[in-house]
Amino acid sequence: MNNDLERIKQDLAHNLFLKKCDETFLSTLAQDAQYQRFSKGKVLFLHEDEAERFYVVKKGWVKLFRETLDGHQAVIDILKAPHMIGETALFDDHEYSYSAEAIDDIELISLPLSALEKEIQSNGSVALAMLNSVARYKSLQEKEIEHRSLQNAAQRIGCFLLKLGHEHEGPKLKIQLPYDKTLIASRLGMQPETFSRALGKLKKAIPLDVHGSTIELESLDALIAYTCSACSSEYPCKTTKGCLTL
Amino acid sequence: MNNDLERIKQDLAHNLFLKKCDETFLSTLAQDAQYQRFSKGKVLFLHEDEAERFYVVKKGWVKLFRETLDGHQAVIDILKAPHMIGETALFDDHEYSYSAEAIDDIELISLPLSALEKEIQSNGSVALAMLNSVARYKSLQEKEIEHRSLQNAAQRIGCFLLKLGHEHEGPKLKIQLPYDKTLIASRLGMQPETFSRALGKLKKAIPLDVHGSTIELESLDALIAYTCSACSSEYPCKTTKGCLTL
DNA sequence: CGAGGGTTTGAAGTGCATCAAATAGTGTGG
DNA sequence: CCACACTATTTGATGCACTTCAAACCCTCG
Repeated sequence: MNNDLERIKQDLAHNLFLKKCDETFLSTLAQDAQYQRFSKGKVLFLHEDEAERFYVVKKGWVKLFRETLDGHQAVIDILKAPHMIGETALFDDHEYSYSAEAIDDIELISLPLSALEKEIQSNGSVALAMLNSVARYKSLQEKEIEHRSLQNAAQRIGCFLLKLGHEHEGPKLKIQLPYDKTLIASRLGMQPETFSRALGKLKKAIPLDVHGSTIELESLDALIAYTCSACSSEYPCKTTKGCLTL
Repeated sequence: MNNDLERIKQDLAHNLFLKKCDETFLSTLAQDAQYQRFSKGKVLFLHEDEAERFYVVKKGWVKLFRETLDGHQAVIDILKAPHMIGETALFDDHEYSYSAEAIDDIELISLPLSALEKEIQSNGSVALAMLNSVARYKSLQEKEIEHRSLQNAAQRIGCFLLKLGHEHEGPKLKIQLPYDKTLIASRLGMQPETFSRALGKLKKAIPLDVHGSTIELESLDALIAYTCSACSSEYPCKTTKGCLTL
């Protein structure tokens, strides 16, 4: 039992926000925590559901999205470990602001929102840490709005590849797509067909080899020139460095 | 002098976040505050400028935007009193995450970020209030991403009108556009020509009279049906009720 | 081997952007 | 009060980007 609590606390500490929180709070959280596994396709919760718990992704990928009355879907983000999900429902009348779905077989840690709420009200440093987390996410979203308005399909793909390729050093670098091309397409706000064709267009514009879900390219420079000209930041930008989400 | 401080504090208290902050903090802020007037077109600061101050709008409208290397512009938001501008630079390495421009003759209150930073670090309730403000803004931005992905031009205009019309009660309601049609177009992520044509399309779809910047319509119902079918929330939604920004 | 999902390709249509030009509206000085 | 200059808005014509629908292809896995 004690071991379990320790294990949960260790897992929680992978999250950038929770890492900054103090021991006692993590212990409180861990007491009412539970591991959950879901298989591919499972809907975790729906937009505007009443929110009592939030989640930390431990394994796999989760899609955040909204669905319109006439049946279309907008993907807000696709997250993996160690991201949090649903924590901002606290400020949204305790309703989730998006739906969430497992796109993999996933493992989550489920945590009570009430404990988080109590803590940010009484513990200034936790509130500050969460403020940091939410504010950083906000500026990523501003960039998202910019990109969806000003980048064309091929450039959005290029930007996505840059985020994936940022850590590699050598000249020839190999990028592994993290999930389905169809899903990447929806993450980038385009149709699968458009993704396929835009990747073809990218291939013609810059030297690039595509084999299934692996992409190899000589150097980033050409890709950067092609992609980042339609962006407000120069290349080694916060999105590529910080790489919070994909 | 004392009168001045009182006046500033009163002005600051119009802002939803600052209203929740305590007297002593407002006094500290007010000591280093200054009123500033700018005329139409004045650029207040640029994206990635080093940020030392944030602003509260007292009068007029301010456009927040980002500009790409190849010269295109994405409008993030257009704000009026009593909104804050630039406060989240605190969490973005003290750089503004957007450029800001007066689209009117405006009046601002300029405030030191350092005082805000100090306060949120030492005063939990201020951190909490700011967390609230940022988190709410975040879910509005999620909706913004959704709308730009899934609504067509006429529906985006309809949604904009619904935000303007939400407070009126009677059946026949008159809506006054708050600023240039060209600017509304950029706010909604479309060209001025597209705005004009999409408004024409809207006029054909639902009963609607346009006279310059005044729009009259019989009832909201038809507009709601037309617009909100491509949205994830049903009509009296948070955007229309809360009406944080236009 | 066959089924089923993911991916690509083709053909056709739609929505929006762009370029160009006409029109309406506003403020100015005479 | 009018003519002019200037800006905002509309309209027309055309092109491009992306979507949609349909079908083929490919790959994996039972």
